[in-house]
Amino acid sequence: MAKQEFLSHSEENYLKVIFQLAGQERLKVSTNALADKLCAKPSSITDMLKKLSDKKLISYKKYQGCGLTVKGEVIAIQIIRKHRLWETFLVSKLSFGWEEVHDVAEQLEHIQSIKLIDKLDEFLDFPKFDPHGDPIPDRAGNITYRKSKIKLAEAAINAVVEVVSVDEDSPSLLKYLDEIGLRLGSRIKVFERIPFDSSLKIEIVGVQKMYISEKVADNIGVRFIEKL
Amino acid sequence: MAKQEFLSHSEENYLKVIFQLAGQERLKVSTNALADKLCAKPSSITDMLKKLSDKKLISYKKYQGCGLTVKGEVIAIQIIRKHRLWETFLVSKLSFGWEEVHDVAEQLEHIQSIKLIDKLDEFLDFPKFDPHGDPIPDRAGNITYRKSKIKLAEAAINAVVEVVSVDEDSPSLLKYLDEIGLRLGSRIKVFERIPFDSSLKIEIVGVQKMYISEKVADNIGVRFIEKL
DNA sequence: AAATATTTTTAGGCTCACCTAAATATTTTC
DNA sequence: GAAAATATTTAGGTGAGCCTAAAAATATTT
Repeated sequence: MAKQEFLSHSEENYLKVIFQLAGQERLKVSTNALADKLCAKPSSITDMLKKLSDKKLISYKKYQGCGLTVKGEVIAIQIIRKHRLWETFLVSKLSFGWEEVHDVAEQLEHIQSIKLIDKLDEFLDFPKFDPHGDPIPDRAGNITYRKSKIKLAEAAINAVVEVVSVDEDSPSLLKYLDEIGLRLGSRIKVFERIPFDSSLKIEIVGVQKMYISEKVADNIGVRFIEKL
Repeated sequence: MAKQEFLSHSEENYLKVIFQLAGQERLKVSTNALADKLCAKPSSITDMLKKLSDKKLISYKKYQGCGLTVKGEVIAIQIIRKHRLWETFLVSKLSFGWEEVHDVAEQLEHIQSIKLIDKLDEFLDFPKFDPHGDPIPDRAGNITYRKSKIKLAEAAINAVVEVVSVDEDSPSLLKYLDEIGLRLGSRIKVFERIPFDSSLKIEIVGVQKMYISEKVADNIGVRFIEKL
C-alpha cells in the first residue's frame, strides 16, 4: 500500500481551492487567483505550489499556472466531501442557518478520520446535495452534477427557474439572499435585463418583484422548470 | 469586552493537559510530566510555559512547575467540555465504540465555535457524563463530580463496586478492558490484593473471575454500590 | 553536607507557512 | 514590435513550535 502521508491543513486547503477555481473544465489556475482566494501573497503561493508539485499533487510549470493531478484531485474531492457533509450536518441536525455554516465547516473539513466521515454520511442518510445545493461526492469520489444548471445571470428573459445553488461562500451574500426571501428551491421569473449594468428585474415567486445586480445573479445557480 | 485572542491548537492542548495533570487538588505540574504527556522534549515545554505565563494563563516560576490561573482554567474546562461532548456524539449518534473515539475527539475539541458546541450539547440532550463516565462541564464551566468515586486499585477487599470511568486514554487499555468484558456499568467484586505486585483478584460479575494488574486497576474509576 | 543523580532551563538550530522587496516573465497597450 | 502594465518568481526574513546539547538548579543518596 502506498504510504498515505498526511497533508497539512494548509496543503489540503490549497488543493481544495485549486479544484474549485479550476472548475469542471479543469482550467489552469493562476498564482494570483489563488492568492486572492487564500488571502496570501503571490510569493507565498509560489512556495506552496513548488511543494505540492514535488509531492505530485499538482502539475505546475513556472508562470503557467497549475492544475491538479489525479492524486491531487482525489484528495481535493475528499476535502469537499467532508466540507459539504459537515455543512449538511450543521443545518439539518443542529439547525444552523445555511448562511452561517461555511466558516465552521472550513475547520471541520480538516478532521482526519475516514471512518468519521463515512459514519457521518450514513447518519445523514447519504445526502446527495448540501444546503447550498452543491453536490456531495460519495466515498468513492463520484460527483453527481445536476443537469442543466446555469447561472441566473445567464437565464433567458421570461424564463422561470428554480434556485439550486449559491456559489459564493461570502456570508454577506447569503445574508442578503435570506433578507430578500431568496432561498434554495425558490422560483424566479426573469423579466428584463437592464443593458447599462446587466442587472436583472425578477420576481421571486410568492415573495416580491425586485432588481438584482449582475454580480449577485452570477452567483446563483438555477435550472429551468417546466411549469410554475 | 476583553479582547478574546484566539489560542493556537497547541496552547489549548497545554492548558488541557495541565488541567488534567493537576487534578482536583490543583497540584503543581512539572515540566517533565508535561513532556511525557505531550510527547515533547522538556525544553520545548519550558518555551511554551513562558509564553502561557506571559499571557497570564498559567502561573509559572522557574524550576517550580506550573498551575492554571483562573483565566487558564476557564479555557481548559471549555476544551474538556468540547472533547467530552464530541466523544458523546461519536458514541451515541455515530455508533463508534467508546475505545475508538479519543483520537478523533482530540482533533474536534479544537474547532472554534461556541455556537457549535452549545448546539451540539442541545442535540445530545445536555448529557452529564461522557462515554468514559467522565463529567461534561456545562456551558458555564460547572463540573458535576460524581460522589464517592475512587480508583479500583483503592477499593476495599470484599467490596462490590460499579465501574464509572476509565481514566487513561490509551486505546490498548480500552481494547483490553473490552476483551475481558469490563465496561462502564460493570459490577466488580474485589476478592484479594496480592501483596507482591498489588494486583487484584476480582470478579467481573456475570462474566469471569480473573487477576488484573495494579496499573490497570489504577485507571478504573468505581463507586461503591449497596446491593448486587 | 558533599557527591551524585535528576530535573529544568538556556542557547542555538530547524521546518513550516507566511511575509517584503526586488528581479524577471508575460501580457497588454499604443 | 517596443514600451508599459501586470503577473510571477526569487531572495532573504519572521514567528510558532519543535529539536539537541550543554549548563544550571534541585533532589536524592551516602
